Amino acid sequence: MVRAPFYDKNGLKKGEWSPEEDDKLRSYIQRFGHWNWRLLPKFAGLKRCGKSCRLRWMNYLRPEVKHGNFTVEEDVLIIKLREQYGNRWSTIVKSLPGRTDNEIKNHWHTHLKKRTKRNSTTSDSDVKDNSSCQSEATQNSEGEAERILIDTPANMILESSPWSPVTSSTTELSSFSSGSGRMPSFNSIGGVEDICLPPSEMYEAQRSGDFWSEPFVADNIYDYNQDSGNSSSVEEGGFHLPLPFDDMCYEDYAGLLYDLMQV
DNA sequence: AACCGGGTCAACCGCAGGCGC
DNA sequence: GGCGCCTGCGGTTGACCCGGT
Repeated sequence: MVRAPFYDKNGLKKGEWSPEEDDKLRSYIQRFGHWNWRLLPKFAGLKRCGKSCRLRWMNYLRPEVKHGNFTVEEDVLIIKLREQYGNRWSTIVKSLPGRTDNEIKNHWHTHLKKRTKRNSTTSDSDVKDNSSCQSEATQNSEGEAERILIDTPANMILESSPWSPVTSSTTELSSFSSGSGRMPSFNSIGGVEDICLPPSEMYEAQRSGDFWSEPFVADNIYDYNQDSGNSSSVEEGGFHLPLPFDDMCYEDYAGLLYDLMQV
């Protein structure tokens, strides 16, 4: 699904990233940070342009990046925020920690755009039958998002929703990777590589529900490193669904979600 | 089984803004 | 103010996937 790897006229590699390249980039950034994207590939031993490295890191390798299906409340947020901000994905992504602008953009164009279009012409007939669990959850989530969307003012989602990522450490998230030169240097003392979950484990954690009950691990690690232990607790003002999403019947989940939005 | 076309998503490209000189 | 460099953003591309015929 990705461009096949090739070398351009300058000898720079383009296209799909290999696992070895990922390892190189990840370990370099975890060790030294991204102080200069243009020079980074040279020092990291990569035959890539800085732009490509940055994109790979931002959209895929960052420990806090979530991979996997969008949840109903994420869909709702995206739709509402897009109504509010238009195609300013970088603004929208601030309310969805762990997601990337690219991911949200793709999700919008492939799923939500046509949904909202259809929503304007048809009723909510496509969300009638949500009786089965899990496998249908992702299929129906967009329809459910639509239904919730209709009934819920944007400010309720943005400000009152207890699971809204807005309540979490959004700003710290962005500070982890933004701002060249301000990246903390990760050395062997409390080095991130000792604690930080690789993306595959993050994904597993997410699948098993741990991701949601212990969100933003890397984020807090960063806080810890930076603030000498004054890590901001994600529990404060936080909210945990009683069950991991994966274990819930979609109807139950959607019902719970809907109820919560009425609060 | 083979073909086709729409869907998906990682990666690319061009541009704009910020910043330092 | 002008220039160049760097970063980040948003639109687009292209290869693979998958269901339909």
